[in-house]
Amino acid sequence: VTPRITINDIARAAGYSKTAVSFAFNDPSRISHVARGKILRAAEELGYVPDPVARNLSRRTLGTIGFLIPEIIPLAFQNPYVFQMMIGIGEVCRREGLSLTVVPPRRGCVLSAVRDAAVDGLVTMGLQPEAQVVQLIQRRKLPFVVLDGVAPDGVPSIVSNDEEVSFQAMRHVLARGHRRVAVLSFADERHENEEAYSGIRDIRLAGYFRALDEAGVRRRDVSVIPALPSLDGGRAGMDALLQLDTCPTAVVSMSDVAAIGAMSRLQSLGYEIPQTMSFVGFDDIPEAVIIAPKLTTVAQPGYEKGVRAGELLTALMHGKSTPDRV
Amino acid sequence: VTPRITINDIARAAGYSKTAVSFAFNDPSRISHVARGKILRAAEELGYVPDPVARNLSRRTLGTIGFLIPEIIPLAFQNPYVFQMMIGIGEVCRREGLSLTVVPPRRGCVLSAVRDAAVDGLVTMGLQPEAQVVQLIQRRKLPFVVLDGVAPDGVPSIVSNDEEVSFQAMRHVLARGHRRVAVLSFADERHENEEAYSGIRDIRLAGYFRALDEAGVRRRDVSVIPALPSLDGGRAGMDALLQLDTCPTAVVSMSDVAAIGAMSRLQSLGYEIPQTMSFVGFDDIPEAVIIAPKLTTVAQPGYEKGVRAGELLTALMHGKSTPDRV
DNA sequence: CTGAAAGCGCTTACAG
DNA sequence: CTGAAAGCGCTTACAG
Repeated sequence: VTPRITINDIARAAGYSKTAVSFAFNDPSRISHVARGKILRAAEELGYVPDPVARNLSRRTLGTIGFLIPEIIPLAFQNPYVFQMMIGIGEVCRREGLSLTVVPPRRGCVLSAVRDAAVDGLVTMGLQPEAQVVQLIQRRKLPFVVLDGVAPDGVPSIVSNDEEVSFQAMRHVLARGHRRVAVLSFADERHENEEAYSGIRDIRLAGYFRALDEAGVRRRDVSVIPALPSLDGGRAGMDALLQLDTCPTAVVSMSDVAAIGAMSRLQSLGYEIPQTMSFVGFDDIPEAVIIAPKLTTVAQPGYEKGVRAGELLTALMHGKSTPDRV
Repeated sequence: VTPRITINDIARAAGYSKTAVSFAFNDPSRISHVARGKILRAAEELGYVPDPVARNLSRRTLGTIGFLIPEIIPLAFQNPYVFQMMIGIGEVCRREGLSLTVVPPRRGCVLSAVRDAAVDGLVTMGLQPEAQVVQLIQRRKLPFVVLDGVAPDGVPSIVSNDEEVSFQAMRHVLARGHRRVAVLSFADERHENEEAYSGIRDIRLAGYFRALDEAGVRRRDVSVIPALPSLDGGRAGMDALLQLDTCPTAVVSMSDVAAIGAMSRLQSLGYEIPQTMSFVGFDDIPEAVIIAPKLTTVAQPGYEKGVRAGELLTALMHGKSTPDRV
C-alpha cells in the first residue's frame, strides 16, 4: 500500500519548506503567489490533504463538541426527546462550524468514553454531581454544560423546572377526577448507569407526589412502574400495569415515547383510549401531536434546550463566563 | 490558568521515564509493580489524563467513525429514517467500542467538512459518484461505504432495490383504481447540495413511472412535488398540491415523514383521510405504525441498513475485503 | 517572502 | 524492568 503523503513530500516536490506548504493552505498571504502556485500544484498532483489529526494536535483545538449520553446509542436515541436535544446542539454546531460527536459509554463504561473523547467540549445529558465522571471531565479541563441533570457547582446547566411541571401534570390528572393513577417512571433496574436518570426521576416524582398529597391520594395507592423511554419500554410498562390488582384510570408518564408505547399496547389489546385509561406524557415531542391526539403532554422543548446547551458550551469554549443555571 | 499536565510532568514527579508512564496506562505488564504504583499515584495527585489527541496521532487511529450527511443536522435529522440509520451505525459502534461523529457540511461546504473530519472511516449518505467528495475521501485514504447512494466502482454500498420497491408502491396505488396521482419527491430546489439526493430520487421516480407507464397513465398527468423529508416539508408539499388544477386522489411520498406531514396538513384543513386522498409512504419508520395507521408504507429498514453499513465499514477498516453491493 | 527549528503530547521499536 | 530517542504530521514564533 502506498504510504501516506505528508507535508514533507509536498515541500520536497515543490522545492519549498514545510512552513511554506503549511502557509499555502492556512495563510496564503504569507507566501508569494508563485510559491503558493507551485505548492498547490504539487499537492494536487500527489493528492495531498493535510492530516486533520496532526493539525488538531498542533492547534490544540478539534472543531468538534461531544454529546455525552448515559446509554448506548440505540437505546438513548429511541427517545425522540433526546434526539430533539441533539438536533438543537447540532444547530449550534452549524452556526459555529463545528461537528458533533456522540459519546456513548464505551464498552459499558462512561468513564473510559470520557477519557478518550476527542472533543473541545461536552454537553452531558443527565449527570449526577457526585459522579466521578464530573471529576474526569474537569481534570481534562474540558468545558462542559449539563443538560437535564443536576450540575455540580459552577457548571452551567439547562434544566426545566421539572418539579413544578410534574406537579402541574399530575394536578391536571387529579382535577379530572382520577384517583387511581399510575406513573411510568424512568427505568431504574437492569442498568448499571442508573444514576444517570435518577436525578430528574426523583425530582419529577417529587412533583407528582406533591400533587397527590395535595389531593389526598395515598402514596401507596400509586403504582410507580419503571419503563425505558422508548416505545418498547412503554409497551412493557403497560404489560406490567395490566398485572396490577387494581387498574389505574390514568397513566402519567415521564416521557411521551413511553406513553405512546403504552397506549399502542393497550389499544392493540382492544381497549379504548381514553375511555379505559387517560394518558399524560412528558416532553411534547413533535411526533406526539400528529400521532397521538389523545395524549396530553407537558412541554419540554428539547430542541430549544439543545440549542441553549450548545450556546452555553460554545460561550464557555470561547472563554466567556456564563450564567450557572438556565 | 494552570497549564495542562502532560506525561512529562508525571514522569518527573514519579521519577520515571515517559516510556514508563505510557506503559503504566497502556501496558502495565511491561513495568514493575512498584513503578506502576508510583506512576499512577503521581497521576492521581496531579490529576493527569493522557491527551487523546496526542495518543491518536501516535497510534494513527482515532476510535471514531463518521456519518457524513448532505444537510445540516437540524434538517437531515428531521427525517426519522435518517435517524434510524444513524442508530444502526451506532449499534455497530457499540459493538466495536467506537464513537460516532456526525459530519454535516461545514459552513455549507461538504468538501471542507470531509477535509477536516477526524475519523477513521466514513459512512456517507446519498453520495453521487461524480462528486469531488469521493475523490477527497479517497485521497485521504479513508475507508468508506455508501448508504443509500450510488457508489463509485469498488466502494461498498448499501442500497435497497429502490427502483423495484418504488415500482411496487406505485403499482399498489394504481391497483386500487387511482389515476390521479401525485408524487412527493425529494426537494431539489433551494439547496446547493441537491446532488446528494438526486441519485435515489431519480431511481425511485423511474420505478414510479414504470408502474404508471404500465397502467397507461400519462406522465404529464402526474404531478411531482418536491418536498423536504420532514414534517414541515410534507406540509408545504400538501399546500402546493392543493394549488393544483386537479387534485390527486392518491399521494405517493418518497418518505414517511413527508407523507405524515402532508396528512396532518390535509387533516387540519378538515379533510378526511383516506376519503379525500390516500397516502403511500416510504421507509416504514417505527413512528408510522402507531401514528398514522392510514399510511401505507414501503419498508426500508433504516436501522438494519445502518448496521450493515457500519459492519461493512469496520470490516474495511480492519483490512478485510467486502462485497461491493449489499 | 522564506525556512530551520521547536513544539503539540503522546507511542513504540530498540538497546541495555 | 527501564529509558533515550525517534516518530506521528502538523503549526508557528522567530530570525533572516
